[in-house]
Amino acid sequence: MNAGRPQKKFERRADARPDEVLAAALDLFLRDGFEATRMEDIGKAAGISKATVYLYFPSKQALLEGIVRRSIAPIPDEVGKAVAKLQGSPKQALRMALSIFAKRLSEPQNAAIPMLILREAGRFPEMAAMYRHEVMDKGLAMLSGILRKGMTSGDFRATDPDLAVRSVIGPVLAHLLMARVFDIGDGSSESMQALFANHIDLLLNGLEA
Amino acid sequence: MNAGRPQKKFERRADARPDEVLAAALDLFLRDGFEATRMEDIGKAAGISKATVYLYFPSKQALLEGIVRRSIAPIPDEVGKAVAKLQGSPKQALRMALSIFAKRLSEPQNAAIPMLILREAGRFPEMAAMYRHEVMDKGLAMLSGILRKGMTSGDFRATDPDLAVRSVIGPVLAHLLMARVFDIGDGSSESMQALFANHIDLLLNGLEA
Amino acid sequence: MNAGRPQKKFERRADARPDEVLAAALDLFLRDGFEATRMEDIGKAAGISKATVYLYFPSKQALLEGIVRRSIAPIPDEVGKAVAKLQGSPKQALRMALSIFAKRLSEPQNAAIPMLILREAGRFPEMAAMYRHEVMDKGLAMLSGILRKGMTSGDFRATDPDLAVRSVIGPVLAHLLMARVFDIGDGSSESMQALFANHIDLLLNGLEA
Amino acid sequence: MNAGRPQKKFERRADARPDEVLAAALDLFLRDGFEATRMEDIGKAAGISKATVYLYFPSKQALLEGIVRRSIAPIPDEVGKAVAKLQGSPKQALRMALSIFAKRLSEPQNAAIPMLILREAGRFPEMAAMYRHEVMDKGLAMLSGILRKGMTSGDFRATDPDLAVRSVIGPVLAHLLMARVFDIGDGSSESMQALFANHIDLLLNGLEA
DNA sequence: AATGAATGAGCGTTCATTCAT
DNA sequence: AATGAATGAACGCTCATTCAT
Repeated sequence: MNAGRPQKKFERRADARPDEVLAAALDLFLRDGFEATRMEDIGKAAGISKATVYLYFPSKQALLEGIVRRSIAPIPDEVGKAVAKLQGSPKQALRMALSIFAKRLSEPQNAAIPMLILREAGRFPEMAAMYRHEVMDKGLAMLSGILRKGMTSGDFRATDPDLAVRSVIGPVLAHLLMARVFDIGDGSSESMQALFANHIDLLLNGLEA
Repeated sequence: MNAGRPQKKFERRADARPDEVLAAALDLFLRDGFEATRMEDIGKAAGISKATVYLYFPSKQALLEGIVRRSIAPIPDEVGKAVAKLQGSPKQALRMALSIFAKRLSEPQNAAIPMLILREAGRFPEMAAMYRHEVMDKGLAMLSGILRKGMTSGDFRATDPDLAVRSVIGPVLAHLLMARVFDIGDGSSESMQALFANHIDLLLNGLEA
Repeated sequence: MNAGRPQKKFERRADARPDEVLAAALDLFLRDGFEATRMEDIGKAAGISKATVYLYFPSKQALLEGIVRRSIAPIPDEVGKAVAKLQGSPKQALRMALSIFAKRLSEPQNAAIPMLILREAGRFPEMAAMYRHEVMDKGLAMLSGILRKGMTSGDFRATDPDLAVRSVIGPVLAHLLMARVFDIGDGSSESMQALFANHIDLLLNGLEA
Repeated sequence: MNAGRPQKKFERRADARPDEVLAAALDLFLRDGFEATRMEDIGKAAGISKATVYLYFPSKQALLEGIVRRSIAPIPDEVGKAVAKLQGSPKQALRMALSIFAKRLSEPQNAAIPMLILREAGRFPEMAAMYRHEVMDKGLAMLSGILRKGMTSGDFRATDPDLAVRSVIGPVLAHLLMARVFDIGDGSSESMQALFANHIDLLLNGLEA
């Protein structure tokens, strides 16, 4: 029976499974936290049974690692491209880099992994280290590179570039966390635009009259 | 060994207990996360039994609330009073407020708590709300008040003060997160001092040459 | 010994399990009381683990409800049908109804449940209400219906039928309680038969010579 | 200081304590059951601390035993007096004995101990045995004695007197349990009067027309 | 005599993980 | 490949009981 080509419509290919499972797990980890997410729910969200999850991932921790690993893979390329694109004056470069950073983080699906890392870093230090190595270090190096170049060229005042990056990304971070964690202000893209404009103005020109 | 230390089964030290318990709880919450910390371990770390913890705190959540209320909640008031006593220019007020915040947050014990809240806010909304109410709202109001006053007085340029506060606290936040989550730079008090000096200079005078 | 019985760690017998669990739970509830019975012991008595019990029943209370619903609740209906089928005189109907009740309640398993309810009713009012609704109300309505019909037809003397039902069921109840609680007489089926014969004779003909 | 005779007004004499504790315990055992009653609550209800309860009773079980023992002590005398009083015809004697039984049990404080025994007999068999020996056996002997005498004298028809006692006390029992456990009818003294009248009429004259 | 403080032993329930099919 | 069934190990919390004063 059922000898002919089976209708693929309702059949999921095994190849796509791991990704679907990871996506489901990410969703739930973010909503409920790692501890509070049950394997059963992950399975259900992925349309399979709890036991089947174990066919693809040997443990709950492996799911978390898989999520981070998968999300990290494309990052180096992305950062490389971003750097390549930044060819204008240091000021323009800074503006553009910050804009990409802000836009990227204001989209929930992109903010998801960093939020997760933030939450679970204490319990999974290797994971945090991996993320730091592949994402943070590269991104920070790019930003401090821009700053350094600007200082050399005389566009920027001389300061410690490694400290100054905190002044570059900090306000964006603060905006996001205030919105997402404490519900202060809103996390909308418009709101982020306004923050961005205000921030870059202050960053470049200072607060003092 | 252990000759001179009599092993009393019951030791009555009711007065000192609550603080010891909170300290132990904070330690463990930070290391393992709130969910993963067991009441038994908290007791053990405080030198008492699990049941004794319940003599002083009615639930695990109450421990977290106690930690926040005792260590962090007083800070905004403290800063407010210091600023009021100063009676200086808005610039001096801003510098002082930020300086106290930075100093307080560079004490590992205090820095740890916002990290904890950040991590657990998603799963304990009431606690996030409490923190927002007791800490964020007060602190932000004070800072934006200083900014507003400075703008009125002409000391500061005119910007949206509610957005500008993100530029005030953001770099400190970034410094903290980078150090604590990703081990980038160190979270020491000296490091925070350096960040503070750099940040306030940029904040007031801007990056542009 | 134990040579022929392979000790499987996992044994799948999902179909038979719920009944076995209920039987085990009833046993233990009766011996130790509801509160004092631990889920672990119920599992052990049913040959499964404590966690497996929760596969079939969501809580300890659910076990008790399951016991009542499965064993006792059907009895009034059963009696009602038997009486309806009989189509005899009120006297015959009364005799039959009481006979079925007595027979059912002389089965130790069934006798045990009302005892249990009696014990735990105070602490689980919903369960007492359920029992009242599903068992008492139906049974009493049926009996008083028979009495009423008999009075109308002239077979029985005129009395308050709602009070008279106490005279119908009371002696059976007393017999049960005396046997089960105080070990006075025995709770055997024969003993119940004798009580039944004696009771129905007195009930119909009175004690007076 | 306080050298003169201390004001006794607010001082409880140690002699009265055990009784007060037992009374408090009985109250709570009845309301909540033995298991669910906490030693702390017993203490509080008796106006002392939990630890002080242990000065008078070595364990929770001892409280239960104390309650039963204390309530049993006066019973033999009481039964003796009741028997002495019953001097009329067997019918009169039966009516009087049953009336005493019904009146006594319809007062909550008198029904309390039997209710408690009913509930906890399974877990404290010696207690049940003691109660049976001191109360049930004596009371039942008295009733069956009356029945026997009546049969000998020709006032009553010949039946098994040990079974007939169930027909004597059963309806009263049923009335009480229905009211107290299942809230069917009310447990008032008037209601019991009505039941008593109905019952004794049926018992003597039978249901049949 | 009285009690505040302390604890050991549980208990109901949950869940990541593993079997057996 | 997939899953229903099963379980061991926890965990938060409670409480009868015991110390130390």
